[in-house]
Amino acid sequence: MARGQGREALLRSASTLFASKGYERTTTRDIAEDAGVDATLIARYFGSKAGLYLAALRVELGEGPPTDLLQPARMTALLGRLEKRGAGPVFQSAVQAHEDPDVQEGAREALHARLVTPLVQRYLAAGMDRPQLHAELVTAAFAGVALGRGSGAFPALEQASIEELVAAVTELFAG
Amino acid sequence: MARGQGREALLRSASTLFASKGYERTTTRDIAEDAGVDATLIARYFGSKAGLYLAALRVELGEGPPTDLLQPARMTALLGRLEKRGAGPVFQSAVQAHEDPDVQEGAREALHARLVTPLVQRYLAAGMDRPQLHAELVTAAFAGVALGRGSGAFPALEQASIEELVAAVTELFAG
DNA sequence: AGGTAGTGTCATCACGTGCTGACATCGCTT
DNA sequence: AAGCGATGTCAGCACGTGATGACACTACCT
Repeated sequence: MARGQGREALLRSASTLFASKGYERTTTRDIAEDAGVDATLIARYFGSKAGLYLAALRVELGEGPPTDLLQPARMTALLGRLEKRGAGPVFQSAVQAHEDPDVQEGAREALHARLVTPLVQRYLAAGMDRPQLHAELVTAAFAGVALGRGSGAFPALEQASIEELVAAVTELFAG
Repeated sequence: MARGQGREALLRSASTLFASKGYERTTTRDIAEDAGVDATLIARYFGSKAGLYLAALRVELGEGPPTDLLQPARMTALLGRLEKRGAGPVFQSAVQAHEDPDVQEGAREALHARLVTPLVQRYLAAGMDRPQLHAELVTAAFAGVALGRGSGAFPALEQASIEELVAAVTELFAG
């Protein structure tokens, strides 16, 4: 393993595993093995499991332009990413509170910067009332769909293609 | 503790705690303490933690009439219940896969019987195309809203009253 | 070459988990 | 009262968890 590469590998594996199994069910040993790295390095680089989670959150946050998810292109990109890599810690945080307050706050921040705020801008520009509430509502609903797609509880939802899904969701949220 | 009361208490506490903290983060000792009962009884009555979870699922499933959630009255009731007791294991299952296949299947079943199937009926009666997909989509989205309300990630969503919420969600899903 | 900080390895700890087995107690039937 | 099964109690085990401290190796600078 070349210099400094372990850190990146850990971040990648952490993002994937936290997404697919959730925070609790993912162990530091899992992550380390997936990354091909000793588990001790997590403590060294990120201080703790929670630290690694936060770091993975920030990576995920940094990606992509801040366009709102009602743009079909953005929604397609988002769902496509889900297809390959799972929903990611950010979406997880939309749907379940976290034990560690720092992690909780970091997740909230990431979620709003990436998804809620752009939507608020759109609604504001459109002159809609209660833009914040509507933006949060749509984001939460979208998170439900995104996560539901990988939960094994919605067969039809999982079988639908991304194009079908984007069309259906857009139609649903248009009203 | 009177005869046979421990079992009911365990079911109640399990439903509440599983809802608020999720399956992994809830320990059998937590549940037992909340129920005012010895933790060993879980093994005796339900065989295991997973067994208790499934039992709690079935209790939750048995409640209420099978009207679809787009009926304002039903949605109000559902959200009101959430207000008091948390989202419940059924909603949790909509959004994250479970490790144990039996539990996974039980959860899927409960979710469909309670929420998806009634919606399919409605869409079928309305002559909508792809009723199954749309029903699952709406259920997933609603689960996102329901869970998002207690996740600490959506301040405006949490502050909104049930009436406001029902109005906003109904409007959103009407299109 | 030698020193130093960064990087990786190993053994191990303290703790919480779900679960089990042996025992005590209660309530009913005979 | 005696027996018996259902119900509750207690101590403890086996395991996996996150985390730590001591040590070895490597790359880079002087």
